Amino acid sequence: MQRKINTGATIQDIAVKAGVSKSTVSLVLQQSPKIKAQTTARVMAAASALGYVYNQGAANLRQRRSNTIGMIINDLTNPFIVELLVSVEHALAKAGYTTFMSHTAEDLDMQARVLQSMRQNNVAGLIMSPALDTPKEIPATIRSWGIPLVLLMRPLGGSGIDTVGVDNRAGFKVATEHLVERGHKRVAFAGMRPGYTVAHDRSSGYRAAMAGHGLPVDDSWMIDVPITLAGGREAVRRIFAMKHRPTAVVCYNDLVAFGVLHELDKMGKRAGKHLAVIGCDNVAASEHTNPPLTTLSAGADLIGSLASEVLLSRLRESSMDTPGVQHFEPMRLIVRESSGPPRQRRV
Amino acid sequence: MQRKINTGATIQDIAVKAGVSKSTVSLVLQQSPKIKAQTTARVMAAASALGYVYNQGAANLRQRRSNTIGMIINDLTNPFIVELLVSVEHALAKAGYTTFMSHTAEDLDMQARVLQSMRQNNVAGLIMSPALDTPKEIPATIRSWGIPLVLLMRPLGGSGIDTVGVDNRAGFKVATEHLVERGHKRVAFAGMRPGYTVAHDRSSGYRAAMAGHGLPVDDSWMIDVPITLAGGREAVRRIFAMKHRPTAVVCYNDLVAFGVLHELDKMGKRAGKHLAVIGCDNVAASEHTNPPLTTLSAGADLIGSLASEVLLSRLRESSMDTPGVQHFEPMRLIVRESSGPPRQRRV
DNA sequence: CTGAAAGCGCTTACAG
DNA sequence: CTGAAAGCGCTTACAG
Repeated sequence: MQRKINTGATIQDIAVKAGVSKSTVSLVLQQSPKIKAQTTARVMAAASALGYVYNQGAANLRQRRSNTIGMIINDLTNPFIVELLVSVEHALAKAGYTTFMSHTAEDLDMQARVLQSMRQNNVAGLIMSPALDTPKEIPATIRSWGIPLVLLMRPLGGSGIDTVGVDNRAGFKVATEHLVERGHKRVAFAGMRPGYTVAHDRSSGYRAAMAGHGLPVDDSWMIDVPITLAGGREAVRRIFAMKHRPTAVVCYNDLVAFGVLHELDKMGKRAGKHLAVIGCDNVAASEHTNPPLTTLSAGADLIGSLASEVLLSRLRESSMDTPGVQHFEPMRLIVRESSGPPRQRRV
Repeated sequence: MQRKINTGATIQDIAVKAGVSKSTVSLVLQQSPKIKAQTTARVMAAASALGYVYNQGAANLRQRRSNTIGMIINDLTNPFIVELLVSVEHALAKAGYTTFMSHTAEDLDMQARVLQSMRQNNVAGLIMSPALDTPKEIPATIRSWGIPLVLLMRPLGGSGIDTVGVDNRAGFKVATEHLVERGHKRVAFAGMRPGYTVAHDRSSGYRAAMAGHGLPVDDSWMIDVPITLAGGREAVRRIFAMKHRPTAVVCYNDLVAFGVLHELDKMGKRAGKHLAVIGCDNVAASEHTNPPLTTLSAGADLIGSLASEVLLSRLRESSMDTPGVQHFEPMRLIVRESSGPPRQRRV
């Protein structure tokens, strides 16, 4: 932070060059209709002759507003989150906002620092996919700062906070039912994360589907592994260590499912044949795995633009008193090769 | 941009509450040793009682400097670039900078808009992985704005511009030699992008290795497909349509290699057995493909922190006259299963 | 239709 | 060790 920036021309310089006041220059820059066309032309000419560049920071200070939005992200190693980021950044840019992006890597201290920094840098609003174990009070605290906040993917306690995510329970119910309809009776769930809302919703959708078809769920089928590729691999090892083992597995997300596919392959087995596999998120790569992955999708593009829209309309309001919107987009099942029927008389 | 922000306390409020001047408050906030400990304590107490939050934007305006750095990214669908982003953001945050991130999706108009916006928002510096076909003058233009720039991964003409990337030619030479040493004599190259520096360097490393072992390169082996998963799949179809076909393929990057793996699988064939495959970038997923991918790695973490370091030291300088640094990190080959020897007497 | 003046929230010489 | 004053580059009532 040593070097001086912005040693260029200011509206004052334009003013003298064009022979007007800086008020006039400012109005021209704002495309005010109050200014005579001829004056406008003269000012614009002076501006471009001087290589003028608008100082957004100065304008923000004076106007007491901001054109930047903070996006706080818990895990960029998850391609789905990256797709979300791309979508949000795109939608906000279209609305004239610049996006500050910060990555917390699920670290609460980091998240606290990042929030602090965003606040000091005057973000107009915040879209946040919170780190695990984020205290429930955080959203309210952020609101108390006067900064509109949209929670992404992970609801956090209070229904008063704008939240955009997916309908996990319904989605996982559909996914599980798909397997049951294909003839699977022993279906496992890989990648629990006990105590977390999303994990709870996903697993309860799975349980509801099983119960709805009168199928029991053995405790050992709720496979509590990390939500990573490695976790998926571990899940497969556990499944194949069981005596009377499941013929299908619903995975917490595509990342876990990718791990499952990999470990199956390593064992010389194949998803959709030796074990039916379903993921969640429909990340771009899920179409290109071996075999292609059956998965749940709400569309990262859609979720990202919904979240942006909610935030943008919040920014257009003058008060923050309108009730929070809670939008949970339904997911649909994309059926690919990995979710084949159980092998006949072989398991 | 309607709502007012920052309606909170200012240093002026602190000043009256603590019974000092705002100069003193400012000095306290800067932890100046000039201020008596007792005064400091009183000011800090007043600040926290008022819930004061520092306005970085106002400070930046006055100091004519900035604590934000722009990162411009060409393609977030490439996991390697995401790893780079994470690394850069981390390194800059540690140095007290906030990162503006923008995605161009290889679109030149978008890139121009983004550059404009970053400039108006007073970024202190820029790290840019330029979009394809970025005009060679762009880096010089950015420098003329007084904004230090580090080019990432893609050199762009002038050697005067700080650039951090990898040694593509040497890397691809090593990769190709690895295949030759394993007994492959007919090696293809998948994912040309004629006319681009990186593609040229990579393919020329490949050619150098082949020539070095007295092996001819058939024109049809330079397979010009898009640098995507789909491109990789197409490359496999072309290879298997050849009469006397290659037994190995060096891919432009991991993305292309993933497509190759997928198409092989679809054809009931396997990388490392029916076709040896090598990628480049060593993205996290390359360890988890079926089979695991042999690939070139310079380490995204390392590249990202190098680029950040170059920029940070540029920011510490007062002039921009020191010569540009050109750092091309060597890559090492990570040997995994996909690069097995050719099948005996079977091809 | 245009200008003079005040002010956004800070920092920084300069006095004392 | 602390304060009064000027100013960063803008915008915005208010006059005229």
